[in-house]
Amino acid sequence: MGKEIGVTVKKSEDFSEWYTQTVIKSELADYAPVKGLIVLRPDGYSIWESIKSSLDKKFAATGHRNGFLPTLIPESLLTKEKDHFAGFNPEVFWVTKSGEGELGDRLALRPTSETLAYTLFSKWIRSWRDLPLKINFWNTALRAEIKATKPFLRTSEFLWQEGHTVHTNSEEAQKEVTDILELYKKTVEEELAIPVITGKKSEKEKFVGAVYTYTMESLMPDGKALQMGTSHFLGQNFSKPFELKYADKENIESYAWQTSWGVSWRLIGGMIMVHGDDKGLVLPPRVAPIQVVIIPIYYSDEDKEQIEKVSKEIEEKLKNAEIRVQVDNREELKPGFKFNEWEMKGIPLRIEIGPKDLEKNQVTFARRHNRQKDNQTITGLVERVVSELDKIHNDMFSDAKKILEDRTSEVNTYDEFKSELEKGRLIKAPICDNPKCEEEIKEETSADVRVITSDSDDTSSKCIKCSDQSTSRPLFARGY
RNA sequence: GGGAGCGUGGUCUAGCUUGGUAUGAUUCUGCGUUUGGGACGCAGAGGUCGCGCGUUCAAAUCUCGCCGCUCCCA
Repeated sequence: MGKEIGVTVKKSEDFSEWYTQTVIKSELADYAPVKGLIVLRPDGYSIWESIKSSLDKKFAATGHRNGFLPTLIPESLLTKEKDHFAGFNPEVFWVTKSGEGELGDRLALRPTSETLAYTLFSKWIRSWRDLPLKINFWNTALRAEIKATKPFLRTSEFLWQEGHTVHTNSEEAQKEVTDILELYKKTVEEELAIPVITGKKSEKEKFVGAVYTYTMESLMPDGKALQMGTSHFLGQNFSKPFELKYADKENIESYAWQTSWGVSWRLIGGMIMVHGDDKGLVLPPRVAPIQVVIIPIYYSDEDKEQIEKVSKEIEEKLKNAEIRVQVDNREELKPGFKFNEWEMKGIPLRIEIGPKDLEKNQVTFARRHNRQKDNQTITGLVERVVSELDKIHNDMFSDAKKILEDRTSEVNTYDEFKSELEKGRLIKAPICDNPKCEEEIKEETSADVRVITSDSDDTSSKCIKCSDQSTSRPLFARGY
C-alpha cells in the first residue's frame, strides 16, 4: 500500500508518466478545470518566487524597473508587425463579447506584450535623454496549445517575465541582449543547478519579428532539449511600425533599437526533469521551499520530550541563520513514512534526531540528491548545515553538467546523426546555410537546430544533409 | 436602453458660422546665460486636421456614413 503513495514508475522507464506523477504528487501543481491550464500550489509558487526574487535583484542592479500591463490587447495593435502576428495568430485567444454584447474590436488575451508595450513606449519617449528605457513585466501569457500539454512545459497560460528595452543605437541594444542572456545563465546555474548551453537560434527558430534570438538550452533525461530562456534583438523591426522614435542630439528623429527577453515557469519543469529521481523531486537547495526537514525519532515519552526539545532548539538556530527549516512533529506518522514523503517532495537535507544520536551529542544528516547519510555533532551544526546546502548545490550542478557533457556527441554524417539522435543525445553536426537542409532534417528526424554556439564556425566540413560545404556546426536535438 | 458633447504636432488648443498655404502655448533638440524651491534668450524640430464616400477648381471647414472617447439620464 505504501508504494502507491509515491511515484509508481521509474524515471528511466516511463519518463513522461514519471514527470506528471512527480509534479502532481509532490504538490507543486495540479490540473485546472480547463484543459491545458494548471494551478500552482504553494510549494510550486514558492519556487517561482525564489526564481523571481533572484532575477528581480539582478534586473534592478542593471537598471531595469518593473511595470504592469493589462491582459487585453486590441486586434489593431497585435497585427501591426506582420511576421510577429502571423507567428502568434494560430494560438491567440480572442475576447469577442462583454456580457451578451458584441465588442467592436476583438481583444486578444496577451500572447506576449511587444505590441502593447511599444504603443506605450512611443508615447513616453521623445528624446535621446529618455533612453535607454529598460522595463520588465511579471505577468502571464496565454497561448492556446493544440499539441499535448504538460505541466510547466507546455500550458495554455504560463507565468513568466518579459523584459523590453529601448536604445539609441544598435550596439547598446545588442549588448543588452547578451548581458541578459548571461544574467539568465547565471540564475539558472546558481539557483536551479541546471547547466545550460548558450548561443544563437537559427533563422528558422528565432522569435517571430526579431532580427536574431539568443537562447539557453539544456538537455533533459529523455533526450529532448529544453529552451530555458530567450533574449531577442529586435533591431528596428518594431520601432518602425510602432513609430517608436526619439530626437537625437542633432534633433533628427530616429527609430529606436530594441530588445525583448523572457523566462517562464518552464524553468521549474527543467529543474524537475534534470534533478528528479525514481523517488520523486530533488530540489536544488537555493529554491527549495523547505531546505531542511527535521525528523524526531523516539519510542518512549521520556525520549520524546527530550528529542522534541532538541529539535526545536536546532530549528530555532537554523531559522536564525535564515535557513528554511521545518520540524515534522506529526504524531500519527512513523519516521519511515515521513522519510518517504519528504524525499518525494525533494527536500535537500533531512536531519534525523533519535535517542542513539542524542547519547553521542549528534544527529544524522540524510542528503536527498545522493541518498547519503552520516553523523554530525550538534556543536557547530548551523555552520555545517549552511556549507552542506552549498555543497549539495555544487554537487547537483556538477553531476548535471557531467551528464550534459557526456551526452553531447559530434558527428559528420547523416547516418551517425540519426543513430546518435535515437540515443537521446545532443548532437554537434556540420550544416550548410541553405535553410532547406535544416527543414528537411526536421521533417525526417524531428530534430532541429537548438543552439548555434559562439565556437560553432566550421567551413571545412560537409553538410550532413546535402554534402555541400558547411558554414557552422550547431547543436541539434529533438525539442520540447 | 435614451440623450448630449468632443476628436487638429507628444500635450492643451485657435480656426469651422461665411471653404482658399493650420494658430498659440507647452513639450522636444542645439548653443549661450543662469543655477540653494518649478529660469531666460536665440535658433530649430514636430501635424495623413479620427476614418471613408460625396459636393467643389479647392474641404480641418459643407453633406452623409462609420469608428473612437467623454459626460448626463435610466
